[in-house]
Amino acid sequence: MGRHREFDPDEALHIALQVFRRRGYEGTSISDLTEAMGITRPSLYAAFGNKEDLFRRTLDLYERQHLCFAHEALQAPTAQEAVERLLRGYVDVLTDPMGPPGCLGVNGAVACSEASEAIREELIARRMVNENNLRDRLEKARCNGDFPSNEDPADWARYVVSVGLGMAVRAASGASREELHRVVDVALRSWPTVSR
Amino acid sequence: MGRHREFDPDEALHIALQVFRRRGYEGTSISDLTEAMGITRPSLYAAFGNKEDLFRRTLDLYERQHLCFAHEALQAPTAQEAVERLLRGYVDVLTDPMGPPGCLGVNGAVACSEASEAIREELIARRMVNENNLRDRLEKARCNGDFPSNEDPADWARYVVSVGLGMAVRAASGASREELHRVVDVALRSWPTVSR
DNA sequence: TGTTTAACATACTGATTGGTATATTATGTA
DNA sequence: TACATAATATACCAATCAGTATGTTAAACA
Repeated sequence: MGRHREFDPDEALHIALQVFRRRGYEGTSISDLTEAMGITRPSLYAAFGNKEDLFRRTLDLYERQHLCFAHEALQAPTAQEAVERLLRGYVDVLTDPMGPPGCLGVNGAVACSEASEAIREELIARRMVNENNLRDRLEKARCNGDFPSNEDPADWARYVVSVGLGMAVRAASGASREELHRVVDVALRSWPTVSR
Repeated sequence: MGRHREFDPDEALHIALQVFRRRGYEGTSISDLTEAMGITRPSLYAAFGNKEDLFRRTLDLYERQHLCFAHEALQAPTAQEAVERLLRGYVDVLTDPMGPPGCLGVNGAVACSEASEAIREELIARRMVNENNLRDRLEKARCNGDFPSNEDPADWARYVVSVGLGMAVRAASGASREELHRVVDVALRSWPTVSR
């Protein structure tokens, strides 16, 4: 019973994602959000808790909707193909013309005031999960003879993620899709092969 | 004539650099700055103009004091050595234990509110200068036969800067110096040699 | 020793921040 | 039709934001 909600929370969350992704966590005000969503402040707080809760929910949505390709990419037959799919897919996310450029996980907060430290650390932790997934994939590849045994999977996962982060910053600065794919081209030139 | 200033503007600027570098442009408040500097608001405004002016002056100081190695690095005898010095030197800046980790040019603003767009664009422009300097160095190297003629200097400059940006984000997230030097190790594995 | 000048300290401005109290309106149920 | 419930709209909260007006203090010059 009770009055019906006059807005779609899921649609509102998608809008929040766009705003947060463009402006970052601290650069986005509640007024920015309610204005873009077309709802009032009490409606936002009733539906999503507070700003921090809302941001975490947009992070979940972002990973579900835009970063889901990574899981499939890691299941490519070879390690090299997995990494290439990872980086190419990420470039396409970073420069998706349907939304603001860059990555929510990077644009969200690289540096921020003390008040937002919790969000900054959340983002760092989420990035670490992705890197660990890649490292595990490379470790598996090394067991399969698909990745040189004298190379360190952690080193290469760190390198690949670093290239990704760099491209995310560039994308937020307006880099084109083609430009970033050329970065991937160069980044992959060093990929190690098993000698036999 | 008139009363003497009771603080050292240059010392105050160094402190501002520390604060801005840790918290970013928007994450830093005037109160954060005056508190750290040990001066009052009117003193700050009298000495440095407004927040935006002060930030630009800290940027100048940062480049002068921490990024000056880049100029010398580019003068290394070979392109490969120049790039290696560039990346290694940058890692040392990013993880200098005397200051907060990360790069002011990246921590300053990746994403921000509309009110700080001018600062964001200033940072993008300054980054572009560095990339162009590297590209020019590689172009010179190509003329000297020190860099393959079938490789694009712009592509490689873009790649190197991307790796640098990625490491800057990592550093701000707490990455160690050793960790980042291992990223450089991997990043340089693909450096192209002239076939003869 | 005045007078001028500039940096000092205190207190303030209007605007905006994240978040909420209150009253109204619309709904399902009894 | 009356009641309970929940979402709305309006207006508000204290705190903080960047920036400043004002009065006081300390120095250099005449």
